[in-house]
Amino acid sequence: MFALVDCNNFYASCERTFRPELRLRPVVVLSNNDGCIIARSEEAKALGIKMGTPEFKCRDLLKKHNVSVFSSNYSLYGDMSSRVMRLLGKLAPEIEVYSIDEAFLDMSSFTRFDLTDYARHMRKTVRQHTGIPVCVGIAPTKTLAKIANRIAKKNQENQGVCILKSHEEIYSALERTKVEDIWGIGRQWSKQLQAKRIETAADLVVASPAWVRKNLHIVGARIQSELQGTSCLEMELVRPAKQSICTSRSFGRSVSSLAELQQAVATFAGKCAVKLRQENALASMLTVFIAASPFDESGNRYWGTRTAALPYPTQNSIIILRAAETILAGIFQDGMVYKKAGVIVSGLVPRASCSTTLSLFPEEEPVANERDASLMQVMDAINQRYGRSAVHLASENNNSWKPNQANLSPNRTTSWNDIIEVKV
DNA sequence: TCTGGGGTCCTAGGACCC
DNA sequence: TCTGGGGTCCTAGGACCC
Repeated sequence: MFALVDCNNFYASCERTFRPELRLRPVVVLSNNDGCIIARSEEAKALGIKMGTPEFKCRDLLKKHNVSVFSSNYSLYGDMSSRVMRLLGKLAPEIEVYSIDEAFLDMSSFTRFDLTDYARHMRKTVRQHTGIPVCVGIAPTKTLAKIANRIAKKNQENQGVCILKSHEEIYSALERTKVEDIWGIGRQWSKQLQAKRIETAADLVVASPAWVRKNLHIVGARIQSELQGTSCLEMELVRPAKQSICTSRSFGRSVSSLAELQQAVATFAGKCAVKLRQENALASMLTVFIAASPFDESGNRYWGTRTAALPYPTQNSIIILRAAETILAGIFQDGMVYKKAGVIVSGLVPRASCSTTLSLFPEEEPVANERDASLMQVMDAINQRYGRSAVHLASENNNSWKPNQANLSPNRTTSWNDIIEVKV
């Protein structure tokens, strides 16, 4: 048996934890740049505010109902997440942290327990220690556990818990689940399935396996098996090494000059290098992209992207920033209005392996590389202690292109300065 | 005026090898 | 004009997840 524990309205719940007066009040959290609504409390959902709606389109509604609006605060959510996960890790022998707000637990050894009681105990524990409400779904496969969790969330009478064990329980859950609500079935596949009159999970279970294999490929075939009760997806106990790392942002305002884009791209490249070092990986390729607004009606849309090989696999900020600047110069077009840029490092190899391919042109590998590595270490250590970008390369700059964050909450769990309230 | 960010996996097709 | 069988690697594009 697998349990899926999922935090309710996670970002909104994080914000509410430190603002208890907002309990039972409508709360929404916006995406980066204060663009779209990406989390809603139950009360906000009840007002008809849809997931992903641009904030400017429902501003009146938000105001009318006095909804509390927050900019997203990923330091806070990341820290709250690790607290929840640490607790869950103690409540079951094995845990797979699946996303920032959900985890699978291995429940196979709980044969002597009343699963409903135990699930309630987990909910209570997490709530008590972190303030975050969660729901628990338990079933014989991960896909069914997802369905169980969904039922636990949707129906008040379940009190946040749903166990699917018997054939009857499972079948009735499948009948109540539309194909588009199955984990792994997105919009395109839903359309395809509905065209074949496969409308519920129960329909998919009895659909022709050959048809499923042909049209939904191996991934769809696995989903079908999982719904039938045959587990195909194992617990992943260690997070697999990353294959790519991306840092991208929409700009707070339009940017046209190369100089400003350079600052933004250098900053994103610097963040990628920091993430690389945290991941203990070296990058062998670098991609830079710059984009106009996709909503630009003037026909002036532009999407420039280019990937280049780095001289040798590296996690050195200096080399990565330099390479990013060169790529940017190659895709920059004068006279465009840019709204977004990003940097991706890929072709990652573990730093420890040391079997990195040497450059064909060894003069590109100066002795300075070793020295730079210690420099990076020192920079990371200083920033760890004195706050992000306490020291940074001169080309990194955080000004003109910065995203909007009008309603950012304090970092009450990760920053001393934000805990101490100074009254003037 | 204003529309997120960060990932993975799979397949098909092309290029190459012996 | 006809032209085998068995592979690998890479990339682009499309699907999905949170």
